[in-house]
Amino acid sequence: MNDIDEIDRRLVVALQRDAGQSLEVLGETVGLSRNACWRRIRALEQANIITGRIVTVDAARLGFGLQVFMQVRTNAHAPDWLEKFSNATRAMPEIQGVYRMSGDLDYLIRARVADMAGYDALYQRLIRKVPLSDVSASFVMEEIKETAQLPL
Amino acid sequence: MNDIDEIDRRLVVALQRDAGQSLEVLGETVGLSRNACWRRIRALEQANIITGRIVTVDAARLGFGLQVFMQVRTNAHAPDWLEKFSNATRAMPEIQGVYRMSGDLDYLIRARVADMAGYDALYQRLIRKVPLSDVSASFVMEEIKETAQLPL
DNA sequence: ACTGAAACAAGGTTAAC
DNA sequence: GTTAACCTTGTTTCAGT
Repeated sequence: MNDIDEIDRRLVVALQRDAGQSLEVLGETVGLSRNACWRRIRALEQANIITGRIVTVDAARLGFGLQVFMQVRTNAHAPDWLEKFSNATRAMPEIQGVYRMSGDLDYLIRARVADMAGYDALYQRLIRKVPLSDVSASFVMEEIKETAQLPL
Repeated sequence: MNDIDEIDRRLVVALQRDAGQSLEVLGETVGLSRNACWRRIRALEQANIITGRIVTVDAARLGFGLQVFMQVRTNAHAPDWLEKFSNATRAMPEIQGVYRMSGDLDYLIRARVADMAGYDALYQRLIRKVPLSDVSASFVMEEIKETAQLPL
């Protein structure tokens, strides 16, 4: 498949740290001219290896001080349950991650809310949309580490 | 504290979706001139509300096809255990998230590895660094949703 | 096929209002 | 907050390896 060489790897590392730096300084760090960098980055984007460019924000200072993980179980084995669950969670903006886990019919949800009242509202909305046999919530007391960087 | 008005809010929303767009089009979407946008964005950065600018990547295509959540328990109540645990996990680049959870002495780790062998290596390295009484791993079979956007 | 150098266009930054 | 000048930086062109 689309394999990546050492220079591309270093570019991705640099851009995962800071996507705001100029092609000039990127070129210096990877040892290439500025438009060689530019073409490689464009190629990485077109190959969907680089998928986007976003800002990171301080969630707490924007009113989302509480992070919660919800472990979800269902007893509904209907074939369309997963689709309904997927659509429902995708449509709920507080939910940042939804994962189908190993261990049959076990789902994990990661969400950000303002506070406990916000969590309860989220919970109520979710169970009204999808039948869930069991939901248990664990709240994040302290974020010890949080990064999107991959160890390339 | 540093409160944010409607326009700042819309700017953050737009930049969380795509930080690559020009000040011109940002200005059109929020209804402001291009350097009014520029000054607001700079203010948001200096206030550490916008904390950075990064690229998103396809983890699987970069060789990190397996995402794992590790639930960690310890019986070591020594006062410096948490510090040792924090330092160890922060220094391990496969680990993307470490959270102290509600329910005493319960930690959650989110990590990305290539495969099961990669997970085992991570696990071995972790328990060699920090005494852990119990570690249970759950593997992500399917990523149903994954975003960093906040519902502003 | 991929590079670097220079010309060019676009967008970020500053100054003035 | 705006508009307009400025100048860094992204983008295209082109020729060399």
